Amino acid sequence: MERRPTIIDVARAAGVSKSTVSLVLQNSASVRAETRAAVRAAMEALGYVYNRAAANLRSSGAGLIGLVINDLRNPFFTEFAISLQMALSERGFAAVLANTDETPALQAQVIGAMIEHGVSALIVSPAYGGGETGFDAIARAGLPAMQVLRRVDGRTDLFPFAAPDYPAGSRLATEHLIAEGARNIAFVGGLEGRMVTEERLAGYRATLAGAGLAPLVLPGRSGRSMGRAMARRLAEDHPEVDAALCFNDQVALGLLSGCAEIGRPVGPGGLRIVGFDDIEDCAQSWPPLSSVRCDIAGFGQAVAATILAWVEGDVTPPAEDRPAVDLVIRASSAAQPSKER
Amino acid sequence: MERRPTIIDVARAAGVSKSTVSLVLQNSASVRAETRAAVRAAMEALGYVYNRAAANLRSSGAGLIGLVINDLRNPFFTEFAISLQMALSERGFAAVLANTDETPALQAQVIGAMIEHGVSALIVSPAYGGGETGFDAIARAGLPAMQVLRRVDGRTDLFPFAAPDYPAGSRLATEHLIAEGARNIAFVGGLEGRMVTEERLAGYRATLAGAGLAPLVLPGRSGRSMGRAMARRLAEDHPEVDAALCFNDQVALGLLSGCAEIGRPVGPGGLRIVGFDDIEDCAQSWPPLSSVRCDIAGFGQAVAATILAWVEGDVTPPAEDRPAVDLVIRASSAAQPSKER
DNA sequence: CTGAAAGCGCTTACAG
DNA sequence: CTGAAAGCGCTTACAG
Repeated sequence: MERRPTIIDVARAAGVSKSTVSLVLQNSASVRAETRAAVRAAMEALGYVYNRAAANLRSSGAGLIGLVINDLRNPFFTEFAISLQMALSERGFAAVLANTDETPALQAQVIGAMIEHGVSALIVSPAYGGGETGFDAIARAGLPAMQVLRRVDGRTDLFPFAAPDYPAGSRLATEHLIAEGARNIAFVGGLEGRMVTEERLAGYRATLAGAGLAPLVLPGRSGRSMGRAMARRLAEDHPEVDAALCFNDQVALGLLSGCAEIGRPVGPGGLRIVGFDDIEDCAQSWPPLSSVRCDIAGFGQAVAATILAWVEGDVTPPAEDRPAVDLVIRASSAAQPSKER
Repeated sequence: MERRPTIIDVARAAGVSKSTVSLVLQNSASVRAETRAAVRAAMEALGYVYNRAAANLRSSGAGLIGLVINDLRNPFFTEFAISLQMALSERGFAAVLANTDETPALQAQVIGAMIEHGVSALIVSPAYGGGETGFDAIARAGLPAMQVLRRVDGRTDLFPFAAPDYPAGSRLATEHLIAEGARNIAFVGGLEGRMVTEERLAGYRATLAGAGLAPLVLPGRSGRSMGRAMARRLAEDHPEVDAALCFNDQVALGLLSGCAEIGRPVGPGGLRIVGFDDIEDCAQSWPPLSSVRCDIAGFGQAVAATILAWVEGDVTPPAEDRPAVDLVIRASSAAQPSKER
């Protein structure tokens, strides 16, 4: 692990000045092809490695983007982060990624660390909750930053918000269940008071109201185990319920599991179930799970494009962006599945 | 987005020299408490942000660790990456993370980018396949790097290898199935010739041979859809098979799904199924899935400790480290589950 | 087309 | 306990 060669070493080996080496590094047109070749050969021979940090010190713009995610163990967020990271990588940016485990204090800490590391911008899928969240630190540093998937900071002028159109999604799902003949449709999962829950509930409530049906909301921590437990509770306490719109796919997949456990049939003739997000597992469960497709991979790519346009082209994103969603109908809610695209 | 204040601005505001500010930044004991307070106050007032890149230019050691993972959409790898990242974060290091989608060329590219970004070390869960993999570039840069979960580069002196003890895992699982009375045990999934498949197969084959039983290996791309399809194939082509040891949990969960689809019972009296890795979903499926527990979260934390000891303490890891695994028995393979810890 | 010089924001001996 | 100076590896005008 000796000292890495620098442009000075390269310059010496190639017999030019270090400025010339720098220009070659930047593919400047004002270096003779011959000289360029000599410099490149010297770099190869010495095993030269470009030091981006040093370069950025002078020119600014490290090519690092910070990704701060509330729960990376949830496949929905994982898929978002991965597609975003890969899109950034394609454009020559690297992603510094951190999981905050739904903890605002941890979020504030990792945001601070990322700012020190010189990220050019931040994408935050924030943890709920108050106190120090890190957004103030971002504002002080004057960095471009977006909040995605959830809005927790009201300053959308500073921190533009982007997320799939959740209310439209639950509207589509509820309409579908009504059309299939369900009359007692429960909403399962989601913690009340949180933005995403409220939005997903809104479309459900509005649609039921329009159809003259009564809502039944059964909130809770939205994981598989909760969904699984809910199968029994639903059967025992609310036997009249003939359909469940779940807060997310994890709850829905758990509910599916729980129905298998208690021997309750799922789908037409049994309990109709619809999830939300359309993560990959939905297509592989039995029965396959209907879900509101958020195209999270496409969303991640779009966010990458947006943040890069902001960083590189100074194009400020709109304060709020809510891309459309659609409904994928599978056997868990209907006899006639929609065609998969 | 004006120019951020530097230590010079802070020094001016606090009426000291910039060296003093630097010393305060490093919590040096040789600065009077009074002066320290004045400097801190000035930093606060100016909204000073420490520029780690600049500092590292001089002192070297950016506090960045690169994480290069073959398939981050697979929960097993996700969990590994997340627990590693969080452990690093706790120790003041940030993780640059990239998914390589099982593509060696992409892997080589992201490794190159990370080296330029000045990572202090790399953790690589490598993609299989030849050509340029990026390991040569790491060697040229003289960076500490470990290969984890899979070994693809033979130079374990340069790139120490760490992974759960796969052969022991399949041995445990196979012994368990035999003890439960299974006599026709299939191994499902895994692509032949790959290191992990071969190791997981080895324990299976050895144990069967010891018991005088014949192996049946049904390899394939190890996702849920493959497992699901395999349920039908198993029932039609190999009706005598009474147990399946799966390459990983994804295959096993798919197989579970497929058995539900074709109406074949799973567990004692039906097809006994054991997965591998023990991802979180195992406990939530129906029936719950037995699996070889690799404690991937603990493994990620251990790898974090190892790489930091290498980077900070110059402790080179052993060429090969194979932490022990155990078997979690659930209803998919036995009437009497093991106690969950 | 190429070179000499200053500077990016910090740290590190070295004086005092 | 604090300051002046040099240097980390690069880029950026500015000369030539």
